[in-house]
Amino acid sequence: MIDLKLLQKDFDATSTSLKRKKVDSELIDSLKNANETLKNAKLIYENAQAAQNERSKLFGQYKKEGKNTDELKIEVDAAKVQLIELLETQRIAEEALETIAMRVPNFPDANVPDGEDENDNIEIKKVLTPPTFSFTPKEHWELAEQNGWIDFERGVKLAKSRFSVVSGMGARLERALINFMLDFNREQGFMEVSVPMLVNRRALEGTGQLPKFEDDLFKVDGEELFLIPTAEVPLTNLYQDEIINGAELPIKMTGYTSCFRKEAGSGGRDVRGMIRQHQFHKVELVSIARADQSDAVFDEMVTCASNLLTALGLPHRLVTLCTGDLGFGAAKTVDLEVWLPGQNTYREISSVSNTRDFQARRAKIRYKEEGKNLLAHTLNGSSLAVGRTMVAIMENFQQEDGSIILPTVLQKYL
RNA sequence: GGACAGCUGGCCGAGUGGUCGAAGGCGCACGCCUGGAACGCGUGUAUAGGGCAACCUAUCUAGGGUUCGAAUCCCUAGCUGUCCGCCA
Repeated sequence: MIDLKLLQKDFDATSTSLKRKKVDSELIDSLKNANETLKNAKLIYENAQAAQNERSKLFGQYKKEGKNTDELKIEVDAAKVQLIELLETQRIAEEALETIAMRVPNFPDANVPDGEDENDNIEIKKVLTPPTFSFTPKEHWELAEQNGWIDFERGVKLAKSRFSVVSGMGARLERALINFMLDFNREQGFMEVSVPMLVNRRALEGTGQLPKFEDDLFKVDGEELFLIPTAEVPLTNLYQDEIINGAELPIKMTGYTSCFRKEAGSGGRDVRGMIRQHQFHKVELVSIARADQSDAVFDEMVTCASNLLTALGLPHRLVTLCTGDLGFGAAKTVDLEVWLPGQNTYREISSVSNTRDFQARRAKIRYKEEGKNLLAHTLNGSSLAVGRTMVAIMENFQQEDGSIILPTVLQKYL
């Protein structure tokens, strides 16, 4: 959630910033109005309540002194009727504000480039040179089937489309990658954490998936539980409602989970292969940091993910997302895109975001510094999407006969 | 899944209808004492919102109810514990 005080204090600057993220001005106006309406309602109610508290104290005093309370009772009863109305007015104002505020995205950082969509993202740098082939490189689904690694049909049989089965060397590679990534991240100072893959509504509101994106989530029937779309949700919410000692920050975590996404609205994109599945594996990085640390931690996370790709020998590039491509909660995002020879293009394999205090305000993640409680900064990044890493390995290291040479760093995990 | 018990500040714990945001202790901070420390003594020590401030409002797991007034009484939910059932 954005800082509503900021909106109140400097409306022009905040609304300009939100407009960069394609928020329409009507929504911003209604947010401001809802906030003011609530403030007024509160003020009126609190004054009335103070008067009522005063009368109630008098009541106790009269009783003690043996005075007659009949007249006071009439007064107090009348005031109570009014109080109930005022409270109801306040409650409605609260709900109205909440409904709007929870659907307003985060401010982009000032230095994030303006833009409409992914075409306006800005490349930071390329790492490693894409390989050249003496033959026409195949796409991963062809290689996967030829090697017996992935069975797309049987996945559909068991669940539905966009599910697959990985077996044999494919399954071992998947497991090796997960272990390799976790070890790699641990060596970079990220503590391994194993978390629930089902979470409640509160957690998803904390990180910003709810209330706006419920259609993207799988929900457990008859329970207020959802399958996580990313480990970012449980990892970040570990510190929900907590006040952390400032000296303990930054907290840097890594965790492996399956992720589940409905991919509603993705239309017919990437229907073939394992680029876009309803269930996929991912190793995630999440950090909780002090405000003054978050930029440095962000860079560490980007470097960590990039070094992982480099260690695997995978050519990739780093891209700064423009305002139009930025996610709901992100103030700033760097995507890592891996080279896919079969598709002859770079495709997203990791996304590292700094949400500043946006998630912390929703999830009430705070830290104590010099006696004051301050909102923490939360950051998340994939490191990496396992399925897409397998795709990249297949396509980059394929031989003319369709066999695949696996990265040497994975040897000890296979 | 069933039965019972509990949930109070950073922690422990008192409090069964009125001046209780909450005794006492521990912890922590500062001061005195000391060559320095321990001990001892003193003072302070929740959060959020509003206001320049005095101060006001809210919060004793959450939501609802009774009452002029609720930490305290009633209902519901969540969580924790114990026993039973089931189970990797």
